[in-house]
Amino acid sequence: MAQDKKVQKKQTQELEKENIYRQTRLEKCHKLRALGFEPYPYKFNASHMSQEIAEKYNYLVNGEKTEDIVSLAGRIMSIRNSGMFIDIKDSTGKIQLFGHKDFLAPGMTDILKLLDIGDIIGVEGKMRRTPRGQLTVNIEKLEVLSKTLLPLPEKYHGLTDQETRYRQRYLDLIMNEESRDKLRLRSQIIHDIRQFLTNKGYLEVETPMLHPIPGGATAKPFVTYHNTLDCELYLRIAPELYLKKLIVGGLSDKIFEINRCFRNEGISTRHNPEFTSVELYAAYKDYNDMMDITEELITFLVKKIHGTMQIKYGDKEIDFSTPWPRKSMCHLVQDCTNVDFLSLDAEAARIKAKELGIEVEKGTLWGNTIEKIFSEKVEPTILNPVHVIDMPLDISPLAKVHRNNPLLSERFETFVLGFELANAFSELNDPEEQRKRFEAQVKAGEDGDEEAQCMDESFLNALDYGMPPTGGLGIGIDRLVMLLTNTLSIRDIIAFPTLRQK
RNA sequence: GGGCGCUUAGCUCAGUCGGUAGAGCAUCUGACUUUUAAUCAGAGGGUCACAGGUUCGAAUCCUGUAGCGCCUACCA
Repeated sequence: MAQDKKVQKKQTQELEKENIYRQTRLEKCHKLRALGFEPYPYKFNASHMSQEIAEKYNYLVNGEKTEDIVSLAGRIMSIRNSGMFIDIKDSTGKIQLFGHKDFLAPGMTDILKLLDIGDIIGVEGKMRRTPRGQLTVNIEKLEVLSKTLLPLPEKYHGLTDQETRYRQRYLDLIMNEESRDKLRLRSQIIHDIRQFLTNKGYLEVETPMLHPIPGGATAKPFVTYHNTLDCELYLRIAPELYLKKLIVGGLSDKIFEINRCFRNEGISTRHNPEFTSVELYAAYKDYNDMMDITEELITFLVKKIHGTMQIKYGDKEIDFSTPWPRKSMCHLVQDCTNVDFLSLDAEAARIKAKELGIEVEKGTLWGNTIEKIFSEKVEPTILNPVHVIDMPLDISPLAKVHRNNPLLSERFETFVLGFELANAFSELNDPEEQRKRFEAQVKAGEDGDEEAQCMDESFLNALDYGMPPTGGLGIGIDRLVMLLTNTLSIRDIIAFPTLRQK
């Protein structure tokens, strides 16, 4: 209670403090209305965006004037010389306005006096280039389109406080062009993936976000509750099982879904609780085909965004040139450790791992031990893309057994500079075998593995009706965007990253 | 989850050995009027994240809490 009162008191004080800044602007807002100018009108017809003007009038020489009348809208980013020079910014760039009583229509000077940095305005006037070389609109007509009540961050240093940038992303976007560019590139990349797959005959589908049984990946789910159905539901950790049901149904031999997944796990510069993935499935294909399409898709994006196969990430340079090496996980581990884990059982592998300085709990699956050694010893050495193929069967419950080795699966993960970019396999379509794998998972869960997968009878029932041999592939889009935009924190390429409530 | 760090005006940041809380931008008043981080003169603006403690005295030292960041662990 006392706590609540304190919080309330603090909020009241903040409101009063805020009022000092809002008050002046509110007064200006009211003055505008009193003068007959609505500070929040309905629309504005602009003839140009700022970039179009920059291109169209690029030819003007210093001091040259035109009789061309243009109209445009944007947010005031700076005001100089007591309102004579105003910079406005729209989504394409900045342009300078010249506000002088010699050009302004009658009454418009009143509006000019009531403008603040941050206000969104619409203007009309003639194009010219100033003697100092700045492309400028001589304002004749001026309209406030949205009066700002709070001041923008400082014009020179901008907004740098990371917490504010994430919590109030709109301020970040107003002030930091780099943030705009990254989120635009994200949008572009998703668009390009969609276009690439659609052009290849893949059908985009949507499957549930609310799952009665979490499946398709090894991860801890978010739990929620449906009132009418009176049951728990899980936010999906992966769309995999539903997509395979669509393959069973023959909706299309090639399908994909781009959507959100949710995992109730740690948050870091590489993990957000909700993230976007693309999963695609192609009937009559296997994991070799999935490697081909992974390379094709990623290089298509790299080329589209960068125009070259060599890109910078942090202080490293990555070469995406194909073909990418395809190396067996066990061989990579053996190269690094001189141990042939293929010839060891789970317990022997665990002891060997310990000798290598990697602590693995007793009873750990053979595959988990190998994967752990791989991620500690091999993964950090990977720079350019590598398909790490033939992963252990016991940690791949949805993948087909390797056609040449019963300990391995036809599954690969593509790694780039410590990023797991893709995860794919020849999908298991033998219903009896799938049931055994689920049973093994259930047992692992009973033995304490929190992330073990659940028995999914409805999926098994679908397999009973026959799924064609199918290749499946999943790519984490956020990390892909990070790589392609040279971004070190996942929060910078998600508009509203998950933060603790304040 | 563990370790380290940060939190001072709306924004960006100073603040020395513990001794009256500072600057620039922004705001307000005025001057100036082809500037572009405009300039000049003046004014207002602070629960120094929060809660305790030590001290004659704390933004500063100590403890705890919160948020954020970085590293680390798990995961994609």
